[in-house]
Formats: sequence, structure tokens, C-alpha cells
Amino acid sequence: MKRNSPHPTLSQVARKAGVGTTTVSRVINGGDRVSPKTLARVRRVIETLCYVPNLAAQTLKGHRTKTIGLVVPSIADPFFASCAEVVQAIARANDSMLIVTVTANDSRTEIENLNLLIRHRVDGLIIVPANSQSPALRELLDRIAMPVVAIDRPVAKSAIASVVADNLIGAQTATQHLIDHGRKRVVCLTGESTLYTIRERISGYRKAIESAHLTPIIDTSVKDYKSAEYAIKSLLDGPNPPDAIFSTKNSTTIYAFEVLQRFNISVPGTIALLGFDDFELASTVRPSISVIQQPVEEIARRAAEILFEQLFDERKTGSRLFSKHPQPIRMHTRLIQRSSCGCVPQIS
Amino acid sequence: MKRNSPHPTLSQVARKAGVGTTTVSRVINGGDRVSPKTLARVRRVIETLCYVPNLAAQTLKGHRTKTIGLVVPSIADPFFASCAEVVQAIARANDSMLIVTVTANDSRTEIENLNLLIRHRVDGLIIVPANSQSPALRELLDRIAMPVVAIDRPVAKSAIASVVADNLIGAQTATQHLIDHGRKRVVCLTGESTLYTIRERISGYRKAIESAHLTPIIDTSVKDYKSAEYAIKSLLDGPNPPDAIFSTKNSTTIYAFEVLQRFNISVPGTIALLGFDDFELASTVRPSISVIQQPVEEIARRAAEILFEQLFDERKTGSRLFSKHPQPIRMHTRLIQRSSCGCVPQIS
DNA sequence: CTGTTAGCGCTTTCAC
DNA sequence: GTGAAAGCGCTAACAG
Repeated sequence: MKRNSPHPTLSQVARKAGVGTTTVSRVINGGDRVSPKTLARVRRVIETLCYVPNLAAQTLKGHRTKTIGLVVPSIADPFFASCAEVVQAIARANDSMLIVTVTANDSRTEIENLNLLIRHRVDGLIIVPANSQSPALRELLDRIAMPVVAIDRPVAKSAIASVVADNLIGAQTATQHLIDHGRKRVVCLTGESTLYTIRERISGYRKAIESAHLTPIIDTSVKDYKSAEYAIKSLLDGPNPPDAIFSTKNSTTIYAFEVLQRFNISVPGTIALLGFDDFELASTVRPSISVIQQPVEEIARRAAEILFEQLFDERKTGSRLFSKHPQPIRMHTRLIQRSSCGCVPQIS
Repeated sequence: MKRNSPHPTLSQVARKAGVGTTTVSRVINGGDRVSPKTLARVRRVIETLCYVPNLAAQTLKGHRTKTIGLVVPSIADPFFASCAEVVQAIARANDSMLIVTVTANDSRTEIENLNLLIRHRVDGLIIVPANSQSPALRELLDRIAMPVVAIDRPVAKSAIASVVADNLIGAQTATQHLIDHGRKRVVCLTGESTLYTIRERISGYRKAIESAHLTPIIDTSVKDYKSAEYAIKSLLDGPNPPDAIFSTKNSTTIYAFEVLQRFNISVPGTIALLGFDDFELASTVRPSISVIQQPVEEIARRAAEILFEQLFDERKTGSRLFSKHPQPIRMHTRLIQRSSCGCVPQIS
């Protein structure tokens, strides 16, 4: 037995074509400096043998794996799924493959994932940090000499470039919009307030409320339908029931909507509803739900582009440049006016 | 300059620890046959240097990349996103990473993706074939000596294992259910009838209709809201307006729902609606929409498990076994009874 | 234009 | 227990 691997090797091709290995190498790398005749012959042999270059071997020399890593909390989440789709497209356009790993927002899992990706010697990394503040993450990322771009949440105190939605201004706009509709008691409904994005959104809400000299009412207890029901019920039964809800994320918006629907509370009549982040059926439900829309694709695209720029610069200069983007790049959000805030009269 | 790579090498570790490379190799591979003292010392050096084994080099010897490829039409699609999530989890549990590529259901892109994955020498492949019938795909897959499992759609005339939903029986059940509700004119609304899944679902519809001695009414023209509107309007204005709609996929169900809502047609009063494939807000909209639910996670899990079994067998026996699963594995679907078919009285 | 050759970082006999 | 040495498949000088 000569070879047990199912894949023919470059030198087999060389032998069969009656040329040196260098020539074959040149052929598979574009075919420069090879005579047309030889080129054609080698190409034919490659076809015949179904030869496919072994990337591991190329990597061992060239130091590029043509793979980038994407580290997200979840793939099933529509937001991150869209990110993944865009990133994979741009990776492909740059002759790279995409390895996806999921963290479930757990810092330990995240570090594990990163170490695995480092083992795989990915050329670069796009990451949605489980915890923006984590020192362990910052250190790891600063240590590895590899282009990294953060998405959706920055890495605090680090030089790592990041692309995020303008959560603060988005939330401020949302809240202000509710106020402009004449609402005086706007409650901010939210869960997990440890996440960077959520904290920013709460700040935006606060800012709008304060500049309108209203009282902030923040309920951070929503994590499922049950808790949403309890929260809303309590608020409604209280001394000063709210007349509007600003919810800081998708699932919260949906729970709130379901509770309101269940209790037959008129929306936007009795309570106006405005959520952060758009979702597929927001315009299909009745009333349709107004939201702050994040430019998901743009965020992912921008991040991927920055990553490949860094990769390119690195290859040209031979060493890592300091980030051109020390500050998070904030992408504009958009207010989508539908019925639940009182903008569009209900159709049916 | 000695080393420009940011990563220390095994032999650097060996030198610094004052041992041979073999020993270090043993340490990073579990530490068997190494004295506790040496082991501890080497481990310390590894820590200090932040040494991470280079997978490319290991691969070059051991012939395993610890990566598997997933080829799907889209990542943004919830169905495939869920698949990806599950597959990545199982890959991780088997010490492998997941490379995801997307085809947009285009056969050419699919072949390209596969070739790239082969270059990367992935250990195995999970694929959602763009076209079940494609001979090019079948040949490529049969040629490469690598475990492959198809998901959602089988690869026709090949020995490749596949895990799919039981589309035919699911659709038959759906249609029968509508008939059981006393509906006599059940229309099947669909688009792209070239896809395996859709064809199967149409067959299931046919089967149910025929055994009830009713007339099949199939409209394959739905691809967006506009076409759905036109289709439904035409049907409704025709001589024998339908009293029920069975839609073969998510987007079609949603378009149909929106059209019905827009025209203020009572559901399920005038027209009952039942769709194939569940979706997030199906129970939130009013009326809530009854659907045939596919066991997405189970399908993906089963496929991934089979893949890793094959991988394991291959490693043990040193060669590829013939598939233990020549026939597609069909996973049971489930009828979720909600309001739109007439099962659950509307709440609000 | 083309071939020879020396490794890339690791695993693995095989001898000590 | 441990190490020396021979490659895995490929690229990149360097010499023809």
C-alpha cells in the first residue's frame, strides 16, 4: 500500500505529468510562469486524478487557513442568523470559509470556543462578546495576534474594533416618539439588564424621559410570558397605570403584545407599544407593532469588511496595525411606524 | 528573525522544558507514558508560552481536521438556522468545529462549496441538497471518500444517508384534517414545486383528497404577497370558491394569512387555513394558525449523530462502510391544532 | 520556463 | 520514560 488517503498528492500529479512539484504548485496557484503547454497538461492530470490541494499543507507553509471564525450567542436567533448569513457571504467573497461557534452568552464557553478557533488558526475573528466587560476575554483577544472585530457589543477597554447599533439613540427616539404621541407614563419593560445592548437602551429611555421631565418606570423582571403577565398586571393595577410600553427587545415585545391581547387591552388606545428590534411578523399581527429597526445586515457587513481590511493590511505590512477604529462604530437605527404606537390607523 | 508567527511551536516548548519533542507531543495528547514530574513541567511551559498546537500540522500527519461542513440553502431561514444550531452543538460534543456554507438552492454554488470544503479536508459533511436529482451532486458525493448525510431532502439514487421530515404523511394528515372539519373544496397553495419537500407535500395532499373522492385544486403560483393575493382572489371569484387552504410552506402560509386578513375573510369561518411548518408567531396572530410541525431539532440531531457514527466506524475500520441507512429516515411530523383550521375557538 | 531542495509543526516508529 | 529522526503535502528560494 502506497497511500491510504483518498486524496492524490501534488507530487503524484507532478510524476504523472512528468514535471517537477514546483510546476504543479505554480499551476494550482494561478499558473504564472508556466508554459501554456505544460499548464494544459498539468491541468488535465489534475482533472483526471481529481486532485484537490491539501489546505493543511499549504497552511503549514503559508500561514493562512482561509477560514475565519464567528462567535455568536446563538445561530437560531434571527438577528445572529442574519449576521452569520452576511458574514459567510463576505467571507466567501474573500476566498475564506466561515466557522461558526455558539456561546449561549456564557463566558466560559466563549473562551473555550476562542481557544478552539485559535487551534484551528483561523485568520480572523468576528465575535459577539458574551460579556462586554469580561477581563479574561479582553486579555485573550489582546494577546492573540489576529484581527478581531466585535459585533453588536464592544469589548470594553480594548483596541478591538466594534460595530454596533446605536442602541442609546434608538431607544431615546423610541421613547421620545411615545412621548410625542402624548403619552405621559411610559414604562420600560426589559429583562437581563446585564447585557451591553440592553443597558444602552435603558439609558436611551432614561434620557428621553428625563428631558421630558417625566418619571422613569423601569421593570426589569420580564423573562417569559408569565413574568410579563405579572409585570404588566401589577403595573396596570397600580396607582398610576402606564399609558405606553417601550420594550427593549424582541421577545419582551412579543410577550407584552400577547399579554395585552390576552387581557383585551386596547393597543394603542389604552396602551401604546413600541419595541426595540424588528421581527418578521411585526407588521402582520393586529395591531401591527411599531419598532426600532436595527440595520443587521449593515452591521454584519461592516464588521466583516473591517476584518478583511485588517487581514489585508496585515498581509501587506506583515504585522498587525493598531485598530483604525478605537471607538465603536454605531450604526443608525430606524423608527418603523406601524399601528401599535398610534401612528398608522388600524386597517381591518 | 527566527519566527514571525505569533504562535510558539512544539519544539520551542520542548527546548524550554528541556525535553524532546516526543514528550511534548505526548503531553498535549493526554500525557500518557510521561512521568508526572515531566508532565507538570511541560504543562507549565505550555501555559507560560501560551502554546496552542497547530492543527494544520497535526492534520498533515493524522489526517483529521476536526471540522465538518454544513451546506444549507440559507442560514437566515429559521429552519436551517435551527439545524445549524443543533449540528454545531453535536459537532462540539464530538470535538469538531462547524464550517457553514450557503447555496441559495443553487446547484453551481453548491458544487463550489463542496469543492472548497473538500480542500479544507473536512472530516464529514451534512448537506441540504439544492436539487435532490442533480447527477453532478450525486457523482461528486459518491466520489469523495467522506461520510455524508443529507438533511431535509435525500440525494436520489445514491447510498447517501438522509434524514427528512415525513412530508407526505404530514401533508396528508393536514389535508385529511381539513376534510374532517367538513371542508369539501380544499385548495393546495404552493410555490417552487421543483423542491423535493414541496413535491412530497403536494403528493400527500393529493392522496388525502383522492381517498376522500374530492377534487384536487392546486395553485403553484405563490411566490410573494402579490401572487398570493392574485391566486386567492381568483380562486374566490371563481365558480367554486374553496372553503379551505392547505399551504405547503411557511412563507406561503403567511402570505395567505395576510391576504385573508386584508380582505376581511373570516378564518376559519369562510376559509380554514392549515400550513406546513410551524413558525414563531403562529400562535400569536389572530386567529392563531394551525400547522404541521416538523421535528427540526430531531432531524438535525439524527443526521449529525449518524455522521459521527460513520466517522467513528471509519476510524475504527480504516475505510468507509456502506451506508446503514439506504432509505431516507423519515421523522414524524405533528399536527398542531390552533384556531385557523377550526379546532380551537378563538379567544379574544 | 523548470526542477532541486529545505523545511513549515507535528506524530510516530524505533531504539535506548 | 524518553528522544532522534523520518516524513505528512506543500511552497519558495535558488540554481539551471
